[in-house]
Amino acid sequence: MDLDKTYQANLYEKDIYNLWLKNNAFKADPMSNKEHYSISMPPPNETGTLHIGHALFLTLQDILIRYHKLRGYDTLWLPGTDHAAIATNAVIEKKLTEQGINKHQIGREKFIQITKEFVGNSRETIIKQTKAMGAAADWSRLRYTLDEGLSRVVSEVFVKMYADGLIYRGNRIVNWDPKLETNVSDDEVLYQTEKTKLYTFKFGPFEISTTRPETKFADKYIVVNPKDKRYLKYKHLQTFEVEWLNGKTQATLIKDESVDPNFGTGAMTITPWHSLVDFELANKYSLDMEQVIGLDGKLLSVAKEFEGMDIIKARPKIVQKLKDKGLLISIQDDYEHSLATNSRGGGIIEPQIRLQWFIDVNKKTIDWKGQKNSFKEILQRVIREGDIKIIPKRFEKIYFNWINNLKDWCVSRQIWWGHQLPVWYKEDKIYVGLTPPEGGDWKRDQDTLDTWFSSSLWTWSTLLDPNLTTDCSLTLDEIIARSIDFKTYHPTNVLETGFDIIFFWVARMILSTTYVVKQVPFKEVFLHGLVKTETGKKMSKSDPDSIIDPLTVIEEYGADALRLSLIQGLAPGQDSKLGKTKIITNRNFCNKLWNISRYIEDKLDFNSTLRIESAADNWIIFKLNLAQKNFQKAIDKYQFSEAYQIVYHFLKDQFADWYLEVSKIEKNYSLLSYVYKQLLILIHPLAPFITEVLWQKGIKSQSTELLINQTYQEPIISSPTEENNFDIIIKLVTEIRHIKKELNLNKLTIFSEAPLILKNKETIQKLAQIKIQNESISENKISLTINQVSVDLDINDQLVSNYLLKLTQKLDKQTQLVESLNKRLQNKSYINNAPNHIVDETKQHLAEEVHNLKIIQDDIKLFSKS
RNA sequence: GGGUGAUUAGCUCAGUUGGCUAGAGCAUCUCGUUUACACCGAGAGGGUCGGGGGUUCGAGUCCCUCAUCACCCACCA
Repeated sequence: MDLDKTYQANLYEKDIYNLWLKNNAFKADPMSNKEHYSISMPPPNETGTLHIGHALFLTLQDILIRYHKLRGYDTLWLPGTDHAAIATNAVIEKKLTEQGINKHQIGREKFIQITKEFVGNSRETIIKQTKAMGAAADWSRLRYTLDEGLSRVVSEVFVKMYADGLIYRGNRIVNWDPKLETNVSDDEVLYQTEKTKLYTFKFGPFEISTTRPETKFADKYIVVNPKDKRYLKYKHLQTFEVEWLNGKTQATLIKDESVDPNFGTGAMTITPWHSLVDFELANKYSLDMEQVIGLDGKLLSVAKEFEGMDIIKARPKIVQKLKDKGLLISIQDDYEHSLATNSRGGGIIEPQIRLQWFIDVNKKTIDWKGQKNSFKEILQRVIREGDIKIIPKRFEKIYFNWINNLKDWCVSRQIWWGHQLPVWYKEDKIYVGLTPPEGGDWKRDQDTLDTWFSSSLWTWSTLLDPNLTTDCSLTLDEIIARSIDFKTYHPTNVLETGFDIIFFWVARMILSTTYVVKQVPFKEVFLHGLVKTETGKKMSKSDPDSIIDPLTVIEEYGADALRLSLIQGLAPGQDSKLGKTKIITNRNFCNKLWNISRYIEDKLDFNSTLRIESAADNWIIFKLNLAQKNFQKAIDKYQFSEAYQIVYHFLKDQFADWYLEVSKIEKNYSLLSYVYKQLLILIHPLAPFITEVLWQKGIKSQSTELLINQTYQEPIISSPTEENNFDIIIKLVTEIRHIKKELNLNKLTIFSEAPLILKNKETIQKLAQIKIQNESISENKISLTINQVSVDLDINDQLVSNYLLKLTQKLDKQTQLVESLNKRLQNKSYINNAPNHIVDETKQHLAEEVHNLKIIQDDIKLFSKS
């Protein structure tokens, strides 16, 4: 096959991926008799480019898919992209703004057209990049959240929820983003601490503090704690005449426990229209609510001369007015508070009361395992009852905590990009359905759905047959019942994703899926952490140097090196670090495999009968079986890092360092070829490209199959005695190398009559770089015994004293060890309490160490004499 | 305010029912060009497992407590 001296990944990876595609290697087969294994790929935003987070989830899921293929499963890894409503909308609006265009100037239709064009180009990019990672995804089943079929399902579910009374329309306070002109869910709000001014004003007989004077125009309720002694003289609902921003006004006192008497003066005024807490308080006492700030972030007519002014600009002027009126008491400068922002590229959140659509999470009307439950209850039950297992387990606690605080989910958004609500209005009538009722002028709701509403259907809506979902004569239940992929692959086996979207996505998928299809969406959830820089910093767009671009790494070092680096040291749910040194180490690992192949290439032999002859043969077969077994155990438990370590040590420490070296003496090429072949299969899930390259170049000539389509074979049995013999040889050779190094010897002769040594004479001579004779030739000798096999090392006079010193040091250590073991065995509580096998092990261990001690003592005696 | 995680060799981390003298990789030091590999091989040094206390025959592992760092949730007049 004639390989280059080093592995150049970029010369091969594209061709290998195309080879897999050409052979339909990723394609799932629901008709297969094999067991089925499926994963839904978390759909990346189609506007994005591949970042290191994608690279991580692609690697982990690809390992699981390829591993299960090797285990003999029919696998489905279903890929897709997400329309990412708000995020995409924000990107387009930003682009328009750069061109000096406001979206209202071009209108909804044109806006959507522009978005579609942009998204169309962008989608190709992310798919191409996904392929560069080696993803064994079934591209024939590629889905997109705005596909016709998926969109229909989204509407169907909305209609169904409405019919079941689980979706309602109501006036509630929502998180309004004036920049993107939409409301967003609680989970999308990001709080950032900032320092601001805290103003204290006189309000009738009270002093009240605020960070937002601009919201205060309509304030006419003062709230205090009923236990607050300062205000005992006033009664609940007592009214006061108050001089305020717009002159004299009537204010009412409310006494409520929710006020903290220790904060400031213990008195505050409320602004129900623009604060969640105030809104709830106002609801409790049926208080008036008045809007002060418009949806555009500008003051309304209640602000009189400030009407139309931007709130931030108006603030100092309003403070000045209050000061002029003699109402300003103090200003505290560095008051710390949290500022709510829209995490999806939007602006500063302004709470507003709006008529919106909500999903009721508390209504107990949903059938689940024969009981009527609320969404909240089902979300809790599936975890508690073990239908879904979250790995690592500690996230279950976080999940439950989130559910306990869950409020009704606001699903309507005012952006244009997304699934429009299937809601129609005519005069004061509302109709919810896929198409408007016959007759009359029904107008469709202009709002779109929260992007997570469609994502929450992902595991099953993507498995519905597109030919059925676009057939209007079928009901949703009929489509579900007739879709073969759905029957075969749902529930999916595992959801692998980042812990940061456990609420957005994981919980909501459980919510929608249990409700519509009466199944859990997945049986297990594996959560990974964040990939951070080498120094443990978050990679962020604002600091371009901190970002590791997976595509650059792939180009320079190969996708395999990147994949290995991402799983090395990875622990479930834990952040991991990635840097250049790690990537280079793993590139070197690939190169090691490459060079093993270079050595083996002209020795490959799959025609001769497989024979296990030497001690080394038995040993390598034993180690191979062990590595395979432990590798499978590790992957089954999602211990990716552990799995890599097993492969790493088998390849380097066992196969390359020992077996390959031995094979230069004892030529058993059929077994060498067998082990090499199994080695490629073993490594393949972790490093698919290089292993397939080598398979194609080396092993393909003997078979027509692709490596990706192999399955694990039954292990070959090896002899434990022979395997143990090679362990003795390893220990012996290592010890001789050590002594040679310690004594600075270039040449060394040893003599031994042990059959094991004589039988493996050539091998040991080569490995330890020594000469072996079977007759004693010298007076000065170091005796070495490993598991009852003894050899004598011939050394000259000058080295004796040198070695004696080393021996004395060794004696100290050995004596201590024997003493501590003795002490333990003399401890009666230990003998009585410890399990028998532990005590027996200790006894055996002691016997060995005593024997070793005696050898050292004998040596010292011998050298001291001479 | 509530919660979670981390703390083991210079660095990055394993150590999964408590049990052999606590392990890797990288880095460091020494030596080395032999049927693939210097993106290599051989050998070595380096740890009172964050501090304190407890349970136990036995603790890196379990419990309590403190400290530092990171993150999440809630509140914020």
